[in-house]
Amino acid sequence: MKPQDPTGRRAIDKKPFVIVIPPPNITGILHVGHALNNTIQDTYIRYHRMLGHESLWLPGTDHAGIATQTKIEKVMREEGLSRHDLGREKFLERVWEWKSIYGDIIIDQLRALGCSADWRRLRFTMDAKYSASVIECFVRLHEQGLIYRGKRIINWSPLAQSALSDEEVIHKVTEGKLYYFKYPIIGTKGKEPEYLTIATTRPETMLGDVAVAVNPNDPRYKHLIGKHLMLPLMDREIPIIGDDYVDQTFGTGCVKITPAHDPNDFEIGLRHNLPQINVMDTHAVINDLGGRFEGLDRFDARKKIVEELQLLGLVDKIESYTNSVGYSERGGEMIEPYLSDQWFVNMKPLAGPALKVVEDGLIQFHPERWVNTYRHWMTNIRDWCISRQLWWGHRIPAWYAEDGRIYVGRNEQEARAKALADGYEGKLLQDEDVLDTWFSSWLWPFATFGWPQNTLDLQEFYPTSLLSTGPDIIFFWVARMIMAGMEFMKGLPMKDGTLREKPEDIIPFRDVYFHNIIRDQQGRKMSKSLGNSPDPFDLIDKYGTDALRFTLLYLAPLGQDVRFGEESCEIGRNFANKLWNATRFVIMKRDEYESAAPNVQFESEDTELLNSEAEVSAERKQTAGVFTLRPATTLADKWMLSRANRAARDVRKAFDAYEINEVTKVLYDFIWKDYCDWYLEIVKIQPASTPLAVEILEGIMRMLHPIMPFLTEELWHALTGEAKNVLIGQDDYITPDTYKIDDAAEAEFAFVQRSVEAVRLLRSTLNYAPSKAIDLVIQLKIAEDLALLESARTIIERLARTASFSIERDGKEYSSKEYSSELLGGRGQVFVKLEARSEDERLKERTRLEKELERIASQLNAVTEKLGNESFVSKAPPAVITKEREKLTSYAVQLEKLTASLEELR
RNA sequence: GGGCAUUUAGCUCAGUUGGUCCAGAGCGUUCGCCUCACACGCGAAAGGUCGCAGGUUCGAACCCCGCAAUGCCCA
Repeated sequence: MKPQDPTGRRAIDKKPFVIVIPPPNITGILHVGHALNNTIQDTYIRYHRMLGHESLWLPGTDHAGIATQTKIEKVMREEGLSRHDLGREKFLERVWEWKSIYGDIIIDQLRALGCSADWRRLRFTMDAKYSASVIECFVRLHEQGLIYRGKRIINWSPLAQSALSDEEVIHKVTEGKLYYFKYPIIGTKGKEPEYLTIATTRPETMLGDVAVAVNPNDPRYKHLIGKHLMLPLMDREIPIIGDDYVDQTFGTGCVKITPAHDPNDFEIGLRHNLPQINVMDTHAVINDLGGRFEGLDRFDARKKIVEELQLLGLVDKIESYTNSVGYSERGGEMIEPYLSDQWFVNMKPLAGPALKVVEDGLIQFHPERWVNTYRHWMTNIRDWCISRQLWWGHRIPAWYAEDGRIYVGRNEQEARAKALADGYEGKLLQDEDVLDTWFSSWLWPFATFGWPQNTLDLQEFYPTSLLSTGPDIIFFWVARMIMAGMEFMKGLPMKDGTLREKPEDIIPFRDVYFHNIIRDQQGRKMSKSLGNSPDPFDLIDKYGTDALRFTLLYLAPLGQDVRFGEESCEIGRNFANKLWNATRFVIMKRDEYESAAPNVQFESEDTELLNSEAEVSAERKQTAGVFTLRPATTLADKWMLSRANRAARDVRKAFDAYEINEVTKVLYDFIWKDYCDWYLEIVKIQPASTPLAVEILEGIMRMLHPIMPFLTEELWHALTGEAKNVLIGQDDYITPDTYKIDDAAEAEFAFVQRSVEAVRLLRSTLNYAPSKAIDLVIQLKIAEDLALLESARTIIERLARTASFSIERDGKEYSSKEYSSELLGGRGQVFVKLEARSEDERLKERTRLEKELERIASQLNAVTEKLGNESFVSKAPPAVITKEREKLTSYAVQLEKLTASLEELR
């Protein structure tokens, strides 16, 4: 758990492997998505630890301003209290109190999941030290002119009573209505129209209308520019203005202008120097500027206004209309575009370097396609509204003079000093607002290490190695962390004294793993309100921690959403069970083997290993943990060693390519199919293979350990008899010996497997019980195959359960009346002697063979045609043509044999 | 409206640079098994014109164009 290598074998120049945890909310409880994310991280940390890399996984939690404050206000409401009843200080005390009781629940849950983070380093975004980092960041950006205060239309959440950033607003297509209102034109005479008809989706904002705009090129209206309208209900004169922004084809081509309630209108208002009339209060209730509608909620006001206009005959028509409406990401209520004073970060200057390091590949996204999304956002980036009208959070370090001047400082003294320097000696009042939670989270990769101090930790562990997160927070968090890293880490001295100048030393992390989103079986996102997320702890109780971990990784292809149901965990559970039983069996076999041959030992000092290859291998094992201790003698052993090393190679490759789902698939298939289904069966037949089986299993435990730490640790101890204080992680991870990967041995053994399978197929179709011994003949075409199967004779005898078994050169005829047969491709044929053949069985066999014949015939046809095609023969590579020729002969042989067998069955 | 994905067996998904992929796995289904590790198991089988329509190529699930459906992101 310490960021040091327990084996003491660490190479000095190796970069440490570092992950900072994406801080979960203190209001949170663990859901399946967290479980996946943290399993990924834990697996990588354990993997690198086993590789001997210095590894640090730094955990922490996020204060989650809005979520937490909302939660506590809700609890208080049940007691009949509002936060204003308590006052700011008391309220914050209450939050801290709550945090100390519930805030770390999720951390405990992560521990239960087996997460081996460095818990002593736990960080919280509201820690005093962390807070200092946030303030420092604000002050510096302000000094650079990148943070400013301004009056803008922002996204107002009436529920949270706060501004939100653009990212916190979700646009949803909403069924609404488009209202057409007639505004009387003042001073019309004769043939001039008496009204101008405007279209709006939000009638309540008309109370704040200050103009009506038309396109200056619109022949219908351009002559009206400069005239005035009488705003109904408010009896206010407003001008008709011309502005290019107006789309002539939308609605009537006339747009009411409400600068205080619409971002576009706001811009137009500025251009035309129009007043901004804000007709709503912070609860989205009409205020005193809304005349007699004061006190009505926005939706009630809408109804009332439409009714009154109808009475006045000023409603032209009302149409159904769907448009995109913004909702609060957290509260779910409709967002109100609202004019207010807020703090903003000018993001454009920060975006440039952050985009470059990703495009240059210094930071790699997995899967890579997220770069597109990232680029699009970065190139269209808008200013970030960072002030929140909350109490829970980092208070904005800005102080106001009575005359409105603003002084920003790290603390009041600093602000005061600036004020004095500015010639102001009066009262200073600190801004009441706090900063967006993400304004602290974006500093996470370095603030956690003590920035702005250039601590030893910061020098040692920055840049971090891997960030694992969901793509849903790519803008909220990932992009901003990169921007902050590029901005604030530049130029700091590193461990060796050189300054961070090269981008690769400044970036916050090197790889970003965007894991998939866990959905329920209907494909819906897991959510608290739907209640469709299974509690990971129920799953752990039911299936086990390791089973859950394995299942999540097994189901989680990179970048692909995954449908998860509780029963999915059976994959992991069954696999764990399989491993458990295999180990039990191997231990049993080993004990048997040892007592039968008490002189044989299983340690590397084993005398039979004193040959040169084994010595090299044993040495290598000490340094790298390879699958080479025991020299293979039989075909099956060679095959097993080859498969094991292949698996090890593929696992390492997949790990390093961040294809963790591939890791689990390779291990699952290797362990279940190769090792359990075949090799353990062979151990039953060839006890001499027992030592190798033990060794392979030991390697399996190590390979699997990062994913299933508990089970492998336990089984590894049972298997090796190591003392409890010796941890499996103290040995190295498996390093494959690629020279043990033996394609020839694998191909040979595959033919043995194929032969056994052919017999099994016949047994199955003949309904011969497994206990029933059969008379078996295998005919082969070439001498090599003869020798091959001869060498595997015992294995075939046992796996096929034979009474008699002969392997022979083909030629001799076996009548279909007496034998059931199956082809071994073009290499030979398997015959199982019949006891008695019923009419029914005869028919069944005939159907099977006819189907086979049909398949072979069509294949033969295809190949013949291909080889008859001149352009194929002239253009395809020779190797492909040779293959096709081989196929042709093989098919021809098979066809002949099948036809012969069928003759007699007809 | 723009962008990114996805569309392969009843379900959930694999399929690396186009040629043993005329396509695999798990679950489910069917058949047979308590074969001395495992019924959370073993053995076997059935099941797919690889969304639709074109094109490139000797050859396409894989490359190109178009279309459709679904999902996500942005406006």
